[in-house]
Amino acid sequence: MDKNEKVNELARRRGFLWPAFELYGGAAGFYDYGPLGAPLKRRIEDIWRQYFVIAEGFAEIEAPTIGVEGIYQASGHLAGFSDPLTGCKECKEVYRADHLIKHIIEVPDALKNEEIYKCIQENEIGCPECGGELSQVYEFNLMFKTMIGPGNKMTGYLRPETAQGMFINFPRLLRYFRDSLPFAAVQIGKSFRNEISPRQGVIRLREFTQAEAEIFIDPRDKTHPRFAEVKDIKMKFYSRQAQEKGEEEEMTFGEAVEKGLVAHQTLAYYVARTYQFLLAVGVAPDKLRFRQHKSDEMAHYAADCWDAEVFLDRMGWIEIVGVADRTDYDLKAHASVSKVDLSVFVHYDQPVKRQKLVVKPDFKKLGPRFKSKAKAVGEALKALSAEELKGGSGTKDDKIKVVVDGETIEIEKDLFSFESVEEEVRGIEIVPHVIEPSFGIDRILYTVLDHSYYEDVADGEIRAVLRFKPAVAPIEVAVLPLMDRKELVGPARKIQEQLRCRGMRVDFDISGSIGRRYRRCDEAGTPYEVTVDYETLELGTVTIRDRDSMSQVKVPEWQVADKLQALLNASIKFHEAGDLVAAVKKE
RNA sequence: GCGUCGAUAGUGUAGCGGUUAUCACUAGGCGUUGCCAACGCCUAAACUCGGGUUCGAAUCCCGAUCGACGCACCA
Repeated sequence: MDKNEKVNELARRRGFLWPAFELYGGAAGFYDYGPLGAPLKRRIEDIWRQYFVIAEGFAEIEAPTIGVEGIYQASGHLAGFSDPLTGCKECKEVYRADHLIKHIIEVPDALKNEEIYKCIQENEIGCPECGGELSQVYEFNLMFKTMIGPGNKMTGYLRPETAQGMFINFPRLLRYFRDSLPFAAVQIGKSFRNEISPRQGVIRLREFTQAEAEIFIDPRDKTHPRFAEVKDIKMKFYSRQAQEKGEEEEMTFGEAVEKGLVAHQTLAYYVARTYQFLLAVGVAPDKLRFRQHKSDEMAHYAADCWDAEVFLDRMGWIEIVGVADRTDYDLKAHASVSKVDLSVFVHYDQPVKRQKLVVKPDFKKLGPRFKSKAKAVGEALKALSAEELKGGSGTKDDKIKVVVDGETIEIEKDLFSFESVEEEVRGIEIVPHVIEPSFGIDRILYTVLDHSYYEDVADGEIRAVLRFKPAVAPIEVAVLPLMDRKELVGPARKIQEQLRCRGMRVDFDISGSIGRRYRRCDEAGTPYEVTVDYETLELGTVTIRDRDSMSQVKVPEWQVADKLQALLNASIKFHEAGDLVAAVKKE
């Protein structure tokens, strides 16, 4: 059994991850989070909130998981999130239809399915495998489609990403943030993609959890005011150039920006925060790197994109986070489809004085001459530039040409006047750029399981342990009476109650020998175990066991809650918690 | 979607046309037990689903579902 299998088996057995709908035969690409998995996930999300909501002052919102058609028209998911497929009638192999005609048509993406099929037929393209005849080209869209209300009147789609929820709330968010940049909104929630072939457990799901932040910034200044906080952090950068060499480069974020590896400070800042977050939830630093998208794999609108990748045995490097500069693509797309202006008015520090040409059409003359068109002619004149107005040889007969409703009209210069006036410009309309850190929570959770899993040998037996950070552990403390006896169980229950009052996640276990219970705790990743023994009754002390070292300390019962709290938030080290107990050997 | 292989208690398994479906671990109960999967007794628990062949199917055949791997797809 390799590590991946062991981790999956443990996750299933102990209640982290269960294949969904098992009772009815299951469905690929769906998982249940069990009694340990759900809190683990929740705690990872809470740490994410700590980093990307609280620390940054971002706003968390919650949008519907079903979206109306317009959203995905604008986002490009309707057209771009589907692939034209064709299959061989002989050997049943399936191909991307547009890929087969790449060498004939420059931009096969632009063709409709029928056109692609026509092209395949005309060029007598057969199955690349066996030469067999290819089927009709059909569309496979990765979005789940549904209908809103009865009678097919309105089409809805399950969202393929949470990001759009932030984009389409841009005007409201802008107001909320008092009309000024930068600001950001985040969302943690389910997204849905009807994957052709979900694989690798929780790595590619049809329903999955994303945590995304859309950070709206002024495109003219991509420095970050808090960059100094992260600039000395060292990390493994796997840049475009480094990928050619096949070797990551370790450097500080400061250096990475200076060398132009990362496009700008703001992107680098959020890559750094992403890095810190991943370490905080328990991703192993030596199995983590940030890989830059190559120019050809980046979305055409993105300026720069860095993926956090983790190493998982058997699967290799897996993407778990993407941090991209999406520029103004999304806002412009939504502005154009929805016909709502999605720009921000940015005030200058100082109003700028500027010469401006003011055109004054002489409506007394234009009116009788152009009748109902007069207004349009006037507007057309106002829209002209100084050069155009001054155009011609300057003689009195010179005429200016304007186009009104597709009709070219010549206008004598005495029908209008213009003058240059000084005006104060107080700011400009800007479509913000968007920095998007996008996290795959399920993948991160799986990574935490994988990177936390380790085995050692205790008393000749293999001991499987999940070395969760206390901050993510689904159970923080287990209270264990040394034996199942009334005089021990009673005080132990009291300690459990006391710890729960402190808000700790406490488990209580009296089943089986103490050793067996320790093993169960190890597999659940519970960092500390409190044992109640006869010394508790005689001397008022309890034992705290450390999951990772298996060593134990004695502490007075009245201190145990404080000590555990301090251990859990890492303000003291284990050996500082109490008197170390010499290892007791079994006979 | 395609191909190869697989699917038996919670987990790992035995089974090869007729068994009360094997064993271990696990889990629950009782007893015992002074700190790392101890011991004894008891208990619970499975042939993925649907068809077919056969007197008889966990076993052979077909299909579906799920899983692993490869291809393709996806980020």
